[in-house]
Amino acid sequence: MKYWLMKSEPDVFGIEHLKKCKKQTEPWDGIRNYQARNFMRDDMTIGDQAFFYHSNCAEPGIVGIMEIVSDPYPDFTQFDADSNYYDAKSDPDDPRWILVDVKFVRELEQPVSLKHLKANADRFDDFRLLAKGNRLSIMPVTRKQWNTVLEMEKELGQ
DNA sequence: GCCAACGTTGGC
DNA sequence: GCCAACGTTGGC
Repeated sequence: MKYWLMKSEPDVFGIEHLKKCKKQTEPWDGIRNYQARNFMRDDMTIGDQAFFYHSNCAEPGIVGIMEIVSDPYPDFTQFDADSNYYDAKSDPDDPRWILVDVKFVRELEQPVSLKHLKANADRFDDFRLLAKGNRLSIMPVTRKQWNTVLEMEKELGQ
């Protein structure tokens, strides 16, 4: 099993949205970055776990856990002219944008903020989230990094 | 294939 | 709202 981190703006789609929606499962739509797409298309497997990260908000950080529950398939929003994610250049016979479905697993009892992650950066080796200028919205997380974040969750609850 | 211009991301 | 860091686009 592999581990991931996936960013979303809580004003647009936050962890509580995923928690409330039908079957607590949603397509992770709107990704328009090739590197992020490639991770979903080529590297994700059903059963992989992912951190839900809130970006572009008052307290950016890791707030929950999701599971990858589908194989990759085309992002329908790319063909929806009314969607913010519409892509006129995408060919229906060869869709440019691919996504997976994610399912809510749980919220962290104590969110692990970006501030906290940065303050403890020495406990991670090469965490991409903490790399300077990192803007990637989907990235791999090592098992060790995953466990360290969960340790921090526990510590914060003490 | 280079690179300037432009658009986006995301922390602050 | 600002702006640094990136990614993409398109002229040449």
